[in-house]
Amino acid sequence: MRDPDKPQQIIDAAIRVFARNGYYNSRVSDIAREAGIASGTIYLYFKTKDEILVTLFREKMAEWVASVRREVAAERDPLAKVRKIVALHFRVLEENPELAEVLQVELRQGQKFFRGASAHEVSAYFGVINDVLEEGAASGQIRRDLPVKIATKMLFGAMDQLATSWVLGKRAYRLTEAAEPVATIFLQGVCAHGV
Amino acid sequence: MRDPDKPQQIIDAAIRVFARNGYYNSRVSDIAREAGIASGTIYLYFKTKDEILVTLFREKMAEWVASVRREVAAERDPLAKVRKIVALHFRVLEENPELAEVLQVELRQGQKFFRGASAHEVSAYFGVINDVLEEGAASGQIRRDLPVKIATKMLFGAMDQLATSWVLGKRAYRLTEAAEPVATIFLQGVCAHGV
DNA sequence: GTAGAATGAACGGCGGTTCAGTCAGAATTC
DNA sequence: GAATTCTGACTGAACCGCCGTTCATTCTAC
Repeated sequence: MRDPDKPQQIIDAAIRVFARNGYYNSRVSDIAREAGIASGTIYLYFKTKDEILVTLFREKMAEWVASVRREVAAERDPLAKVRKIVALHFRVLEENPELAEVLQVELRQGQKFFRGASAHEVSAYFGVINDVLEEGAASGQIRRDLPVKIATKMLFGAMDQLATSWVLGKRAYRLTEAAEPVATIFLQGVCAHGV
Repeated sequence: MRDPDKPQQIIDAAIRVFARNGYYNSRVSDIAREAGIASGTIYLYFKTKDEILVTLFREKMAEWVASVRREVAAERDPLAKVRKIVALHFRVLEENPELAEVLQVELRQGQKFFRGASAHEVSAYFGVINDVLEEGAASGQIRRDLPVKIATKMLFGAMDQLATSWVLGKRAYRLTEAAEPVATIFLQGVCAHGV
């Protein structure tokens, strides 16, 4: 009887509402209205408002990491893997502008989310990048003395900043067009020989 | 009569309180207690709680940008300028852990701050980086066909992510130790010839 | 007829903001 | 230079609007 994809509907509605108004400026009743249900119904599926945001983030990040893992596995060359990661990172955000808004702008706040709840999913993504770079260092294409942990954070940070600028700039251009230059600059930075 | 550096005391207290509890979990009365004054007094100097955060950010960013401009101007070589920027970025945060907490974690939230209020100060910082890179491209040390805007965001993003990881990781290591590798990887990425 | 899903009005407490009152020190008077 | 008045910075208890959450009631499917 209990609709099994009602939680999903609530999460999808929440993404749209949070993207429009921000988390703290969104009422639970706004999410309910957006989802076409009563506000009380939300509490049949989520214990608190916070839980909606945390669940949303976990779910989306898990999907994301899974698809990155899949695409990376399909590629042989470590350098091509890096290019894949960048391309996919930007593609996911470009294809989901509302999710992008929430991830880049709303989800950065405070203790609650970046620490604790979401730490696991984020570090899984870091792990993927880290592994690819180590693979490249092992094959000699990437400098063997590269500080991989630092380079991982740099690449993530670079992509993240491009994405944030794109969102804050009202998505006035195509994010995916930045993928190639970003990958090239980064690879040139970490590779043993020219790219 | 009216104490001219009371606003400053309030801001400094706010930094400590926000760093401990986060913006939304801090009461105005907490800031007042930290500053050793009554909560009502805050409203003699600031119209709203938001205004405290915005002012705090503006002021600190303006100081930061000014000091980066100064240090960069003292340097001749564009590549040395880049290294200076990275070193200073990390040094400022390392020397002001509470400010770092607020800037990296609390100030990322929502519409209110990154858009609007603070946009001007942030873009001034981007401008400094941008100018240095263009200078390097003009001198030929940096690839002349480098997409400077993108590279600017990449460098900022890379530094920012290193800083965020450092803050979230409870500042368990010395951030400034990352300055040299970060600068080197970036420079290698953007330079015309090896570094 | 009944279980249990859904509703939405009402509750409660939280916290930003206000403002009537206090008081230290400056100005004025004698 | 003491006494008195005045000023306005400061206080903090109280106010009040907001919104997350609850739960008595209604609806629906079987």
